[in-house]
Parts: sequence; C-alpha cells; structure tokens
Amino acid sequence: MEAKTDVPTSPMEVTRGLREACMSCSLHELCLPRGLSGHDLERLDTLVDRRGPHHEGDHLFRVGDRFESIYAVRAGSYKSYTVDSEGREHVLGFHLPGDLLGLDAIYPSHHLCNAMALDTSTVCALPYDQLSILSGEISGLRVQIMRLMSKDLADTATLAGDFTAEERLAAFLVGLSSRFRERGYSPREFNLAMSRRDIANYLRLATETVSRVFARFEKDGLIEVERRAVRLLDLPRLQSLCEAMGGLQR
Amino acid sequence: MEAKTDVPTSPMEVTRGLREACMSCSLHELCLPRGLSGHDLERLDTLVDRRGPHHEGDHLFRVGDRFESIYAVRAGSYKSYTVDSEGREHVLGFHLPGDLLGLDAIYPSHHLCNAMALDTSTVCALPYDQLSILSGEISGLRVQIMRLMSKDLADTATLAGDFTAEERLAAFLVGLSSRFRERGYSPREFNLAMSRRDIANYLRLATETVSRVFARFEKDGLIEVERRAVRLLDLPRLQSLCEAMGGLQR
DNA sequence: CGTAGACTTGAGAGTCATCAACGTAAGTGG
DNA sequence: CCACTTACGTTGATGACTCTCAAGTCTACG
Repeated sequence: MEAKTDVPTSPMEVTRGLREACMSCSLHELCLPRGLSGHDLERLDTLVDRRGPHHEGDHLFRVGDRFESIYAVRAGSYKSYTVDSEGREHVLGFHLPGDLLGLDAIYPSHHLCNAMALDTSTVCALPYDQLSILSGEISGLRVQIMRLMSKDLADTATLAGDFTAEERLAAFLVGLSSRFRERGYSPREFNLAMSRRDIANYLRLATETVSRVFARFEKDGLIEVERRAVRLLDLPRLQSLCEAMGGLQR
Repeated sequence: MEAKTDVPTSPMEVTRGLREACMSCSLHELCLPRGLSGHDLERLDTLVDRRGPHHEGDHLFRVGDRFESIYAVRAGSYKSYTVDSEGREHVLGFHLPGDLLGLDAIYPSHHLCNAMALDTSTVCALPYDQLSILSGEISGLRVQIMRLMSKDLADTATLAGDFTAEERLAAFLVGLSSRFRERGYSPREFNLAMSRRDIANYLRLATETVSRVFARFEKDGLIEVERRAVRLLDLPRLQSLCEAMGGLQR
C-alpha cells in the first residue's frame, strides 16, 4: 500500500458501489451504458462479469494473454504498460473508473500490454464476442464503443507530440483534474495513485525531472504537492502552460 | 509536385484501379471489405462515395470540419496533422491505400486534425451514420472496423514511447517497408511521398536531425538514400535498431 | 538562367538524462 | 521500541543528445 495522506477527496482510492448493476452505476454517463434505455441496459448488464478486487500490483492481464474481454474500470485505478527489449517500462495510460481497458488487443486477439492495479480496484469484464453481437443489435451501444475508442485515439495522439517537460506535466495534472471533475470528485485536490516513476514513464521523462518540475511548479505557486497529495492552486495558469497540447490526457 | 526519381516501384505515387468496386478492389484484404461475402460487400459498396483526385496540398478535411464520413485511402497518400498554439505542426500519421482516416473525429463529431494529400490521391468516403447502421447488420464489418481502430490505437501508442532519433527513424523505415509489402510493393525500395520536414514532425525531431540520421544510416551501409528515393540495404540490422519499439509505425 | 524551396552540413546552446548522494516513510524482526 | 531494510522521492553535478541558428548545396521550375 501507498502513502495515505489525509487529503479530503482521494478518488483513486475510493471503492464505492461495488455491487451495483449498470442501471444504477454512477459511471453510467462515462461508460458503455451511456445513452442506453432500460431494456438495452439490462441486456448489457447480463454480459457483465464483475471481477476483483485486485490489489496494488495485481495484474488484470499481461502481454500475450489471449484477448477475451474488454474491461471497464469500476473502482480504483490501473496502469497499462509495456516493457521494451531493453527492459525499459513504458506506461501507456492510467485508467480511472469508467475507462475501458484492452481495446488495443482486438486486432491481434492477444494483449499487447500489461494492466496492473495501482490501488485496490475492480473491473467489469465484457466478453468481446458477446459484446460484439450485442452491439450489432443495440445501435446506441455501438455508438458508444466507437466514441470511446475514438477518444482513446485522440488522447494517445496528443501525448505523442513533441513537448517540454513542463508542458507534459502541466497537461498531465490538468487532464487528471478534468477526469476527476467528470467523476464527481474535486478537480483541485486529489491523491495520485501512481508513483513518480510511473508518471515519468508515462510522460517520457526521468523520475528526477518529474520531481524537479513538481518543485518548480510549487515554487511558482501553481500547485502544492506533498508526496502523492496534490492541490492545484492556479488551474488557469496550468492550462495556459499546456494549451499548446490542446489540453487533456489519458 | 515532388521529386520523381525513377525508382522501380513507387507505390505512393501509383493510382490504379480508380473505378473498381469494393468487390474487385485490390485493397480488399486491408480495408473494410475484409472478410465480407458477396452480398454484404455489395451493400457496403453502395455506401461508398468515391472522391478525388486530390492533388498535393489539397485538404480532405480540416480541424473543426463537421464529422460526416470516414475515409478509406484508395490511391496515393495523405498525412494527418495538427498545428498547435505556437504554430508548430505535428504530423499524426501517414496514410496509405487501405488505411482509414478520420476515426478520431467520431467522439467529438468534428475533426480534430487536418488531412492533406501528399500525392495525387483518391479516397472512398463512407458516411458514418450509414456505416454505423450497416455495421449493425453485418457482423463482419463491425469486426473489421473494430480491428482497424484497435490497430490504430496500438500504432499510435508505439510512437508515444521515449526513443532515440535512430530508433525512431529505423522504425519509420521498417514500418513503411512492411506496409508496402502488405500492399504488394517492394519492401526494399520505395519513394517517400513526404518531405523531411513531415518526417521530422512525425517523429518529433528537427529536420536537420532526420537528415543527419539518414546520412549516418547511409554511411553505415544500412540504406541508400537520394532525396526521396530510399533503398533498404540491411533490413535485419534496421530491425534490430528499432526492436526496442516493437516494430511498426503508422 | 535565376529564383525558390528542399535538403544538407556545421557550430554552439539548452533541455533533459544519467549518475550519485541523501532524506523520508513504512515494514520487519530482534 | 529501535536498528535495519527497502522503496520512494528529492537534490546536485555532469554530460549527451538533439535543437537552434546559420550558411551552403542541390533540384525543380518558371
């Protein structure tokens, strides 16, 4: 387990509503159910295989695992990552409740990355063959799957750009902030579920650089940061720092 | 127009089969028709609105344009790119025949990037609402759309890693090589449709760096390059240079 | 033939990585 | 309860890769 500083809202560590059906799930608007009516929702619900809890360090899937299901994060958080031939780890994304995991495995039908819980976390597993059939019958489901994949595409592309360490970290914080807001948590104050090393591997920086930029941001009055507890003091200025990137993150 | 050196196979500049139906299209196996039977293929075919030719510099769509269709490249090549608030251009990808364009626009329902022809090029436009309906009725089509989106996701993620200029350029060449092979062209000898500047913006390098690495590769006997004509002399060694990246590119 | 744009090559500078040391927090076992 | 261990995070010094700036070359095309 990690540092548990007492910051008011720590969304990444909250596990609420574990037993809820899609219909009453608080992630309704972010996740696959979005836009579905009562009956269709029930049909989706019968597909869902709720799994977990996974504890920090547990793997949801690993590179090479046969692709069977798409996962929707239900509570907690996961990171997806690969390890290259030199042993360097590349973090592909951090996944909060409502996010889908495993989409890149559809094409090759086996997983291309690892997914690891950062917290005590749970997922809804959706068997892909069944989901595919159901999405043939429910246009709203099809639409939403495409929307979410499309969003992933755009987000990943954003990160692929050529930006400075400050732009990257600012965009990372701003992106987390909006995602917390979407989920009903404070956009100004939160705990990071991931280590400095994970952030660095995600942003393609050295952990030392992440530390230093955090320190610089704090000195400049942009944020307060103590270990994993972060408070955004000047969101507008953070946003202007990363406006070149267009904003968000995964 | 660009340099037209006489290299045997110059796939990016070939425009063949402009009038073919999906059924007889040579891109059959790469593009949406893959796996579809005769009747389903005909239905897909009725959706297709063939457009072009676009000439070098022509735009297929621009940032902010309303999203109406997905495009499948039919002949020639396109680049997709954005311009950030500092005026820097970021190339998101190069698109060869059989590739889909515009997928990232589904979510926000307007285009997030620009798409420009690098050559004299044509596309098949597929109205998204109709495609969505049809994909509800033809599971094979649904499967293939998902497969192609999934592939895009994986490719983009690859480029997002932290790699040296040599790794990037080697991966770029190796990736192009395999894509040409898939399309029936020589994987060892081809013309680049894009400028050094485009390559640099794609790989997040300076154009000068691209030049220098090309020169270094040539000095080391890995390639021969004269302006846009490229010959890969030592594919295995190029592959080993970028094995850290896992290989391919978009 | 001359200009424009693409490309190449060289020199210097800057950002960020690497190496290293140190501080802090949490867990273990005596 | 304290020494020890381990992982994480911070801070400093050095250096490398790549960018920027600048000049020069080549090709295409008017």
